[in-house]
Amino acid sequence: MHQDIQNGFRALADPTRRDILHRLASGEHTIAQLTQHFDMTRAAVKKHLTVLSDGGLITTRAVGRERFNALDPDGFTPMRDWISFFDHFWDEQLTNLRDVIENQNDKDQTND
Amino acid sequence: MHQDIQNGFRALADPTRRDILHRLASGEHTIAQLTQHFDMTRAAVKKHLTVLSDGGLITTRAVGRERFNALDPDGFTPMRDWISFFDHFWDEQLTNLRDVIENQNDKDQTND
DNA sequence: ATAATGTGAAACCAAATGGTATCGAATCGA
DNA sequence: TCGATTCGATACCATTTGGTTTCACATTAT
Repeated sequence: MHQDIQNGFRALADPTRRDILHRLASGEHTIAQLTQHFDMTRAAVKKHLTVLSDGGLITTRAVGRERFNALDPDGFTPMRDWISFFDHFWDEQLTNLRDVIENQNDKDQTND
Repeated sequence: MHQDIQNGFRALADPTRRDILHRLASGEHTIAQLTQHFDMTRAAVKKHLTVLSDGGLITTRAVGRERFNALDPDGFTPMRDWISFFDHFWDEQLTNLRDVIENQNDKDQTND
């Protein structure tokens, strides 16, 4: 399962895989169903599903010869949290930038 | 600049680049300063910085012969929003799952 | 002026990636 | 039973990616 955040970010780095996730948001899909919407072979879609599974973003439920792929609710959390870490730096960054500008103004004023 | 969300997700898909972003969270760094912390050449770090810039996650400020790289506050927003889109599906997914279970229970109860 | 420093860019290389084609196994329907 | 369907796995291919090496250019220091 979701051993590392690396597999998660890697899974999100491909547009086809992000498209697959959007389609799975409307419910479970088999590989054949997903393949209908893409201009590639079933084997290629299967590879993407493997990457998504390694990233912990989807789960697979087997019924007979079919495999129903569905979103994994918890899979997105690590990436979302990682990105959110940087939210706390925006204000600080802006404060630093303001300080730089103010110091620059001080220098300008004391230049003669 | 941040033309596409693809460049952003691609930039986040590499552990070295995520490490660089964490280091830039503590303030501006030149390429040489960043390179000290990695076991790779300055040219390799520069390539990563280019990818991060293409993803809209950093900006570069030139002072003399030095280039100060800093986080771009707005760069993370598209990816965070993209991931957040799926947050709205967790409840729905769970509701669907609950419905499936309840329907199953109904079937069980009406089975005789 | 000249050497040292900080960077950019290009050529090159090994490995990873995204794709196809193909084979085989399991399951369903007639 | 037997053909059709759904899928998994492998071998193979072209391109991308992450890295180095090398050279050139601009800026700073002596």
